[in-house]
Amino acid sequence: MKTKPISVVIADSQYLIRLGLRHLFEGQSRINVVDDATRSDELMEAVLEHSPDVVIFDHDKPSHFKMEDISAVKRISPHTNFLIISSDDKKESIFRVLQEGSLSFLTKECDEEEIISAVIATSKGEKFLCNKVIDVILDKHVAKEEQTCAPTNLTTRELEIVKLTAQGLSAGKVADQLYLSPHTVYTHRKNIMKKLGVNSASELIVYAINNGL
Amino acid sequence: MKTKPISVVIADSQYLIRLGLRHLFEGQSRINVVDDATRSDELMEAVLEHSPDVVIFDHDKPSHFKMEDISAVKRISPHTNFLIISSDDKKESIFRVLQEGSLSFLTKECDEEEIISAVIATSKGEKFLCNKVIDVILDKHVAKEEQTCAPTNLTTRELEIVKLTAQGLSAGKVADQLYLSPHTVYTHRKNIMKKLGVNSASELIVYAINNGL
DNA sequence: CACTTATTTGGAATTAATCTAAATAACAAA
DNA sequence: TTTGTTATTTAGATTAATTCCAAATAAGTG
Repeated sequence: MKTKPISVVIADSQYLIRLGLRHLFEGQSRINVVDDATRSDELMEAVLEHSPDVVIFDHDKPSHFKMEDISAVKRISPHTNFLIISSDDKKESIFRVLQEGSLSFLTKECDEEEIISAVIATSKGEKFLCNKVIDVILDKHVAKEEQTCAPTNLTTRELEIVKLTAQGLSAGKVADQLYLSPHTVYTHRKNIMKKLGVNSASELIVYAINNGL
Repeated sequence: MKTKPISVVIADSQYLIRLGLRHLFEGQSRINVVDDATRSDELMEAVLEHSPDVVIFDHDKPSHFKMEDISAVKRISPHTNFLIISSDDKKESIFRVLQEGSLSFLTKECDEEEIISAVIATSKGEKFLCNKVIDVILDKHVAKEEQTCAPTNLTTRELEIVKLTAQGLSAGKVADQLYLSPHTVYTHRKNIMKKLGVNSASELIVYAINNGL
């Protein structure tokens, strides 16, 4: 009971990378490289002809490939999934290609084992991100959390009020919720806004949400 | 040239989970379960005795384990890495345990292959997050695009007003910005709130931010 | 105790927002 | 063209929300 091998198109401007990947997959009966491409138009042709399970893609050279190629390919071959193997590990790039519709992202430092696992996962429609990429993604979030802690000169009561306010409750509603006079809430809010350097309740909401409160 | 097996302590309040994991690792010569624990104090004892490479941990039952256990263990045995296998896949929980110092996170839906890969990666000090967890982490960024499209019954003018409002501007400021009467802004806002089903300008801001406008 | 900080509140004045009602423009359908 | 729909704009009267000013209370610290 042998399953069909995973068909792969390699889209990378660098010859040595293509060679290396082909060599790597030769030892893998589950993975079958059906074509490769050095530019966007070649990629489109290859996808139209083979409708591969996975495209291994590097957007690093804008003269050869663009990030938009990902969504373009997905339009003409929706079942095709993308595995990015790129040395471009900038945060923006990672989010960008994931938004364009690629599932997986490895950097060029990743080893054979990781690449093969990634191709298999990607062909099944699963995400696969290597450690370095996960670090970059988490960085953003974990760093954000800490920022949350930093500007908390706020007292416990003030924090309560920020949280409720950031849920869209009016001062009156917040007062009801906490069994306080609306005036109390106004005073707290005034102090909070002073501490956080914002000028209106609306800005306070924006601030609170953007800082994860 | 055989490498030393990876020593694992299982910390989970549920007997069946512990049994299942032990059974799973029995077929793996590279992984050796040295002890298990049902509560924090048992975990500390086990770690002191064995100083394991990996602790498989579920913080789901606060009466048995707490998230702080992770950093506590790391203090007495710094080389020990944590793999969380928990059904608690809330975003906050995931970030929390990662901040506490655990490297990896699987949900209880993950299969054998994924668990074993995760144990091996974790023992080497690498991160391993399963698809579901990555989805949760990415959700904020990637889901943005799709949610943005859905609730746009809004006219272009209405969208302009939502955007400015969601930046914390008052109706008057928005009116100035767009060279309109404040009344116009109020009317638009009323219509927008009706369309989106929210009851106040504050809720509108919350809604707008959470839907990426 | 004196001092600071957090918390609470009210009355008066001000500002923002809602309700009601309607005019104008654009645009497609009859 | 006329009719109807939708988007856009606005004002007056009314109501609700907020700010300003001033201060009382409670808790904790030196």
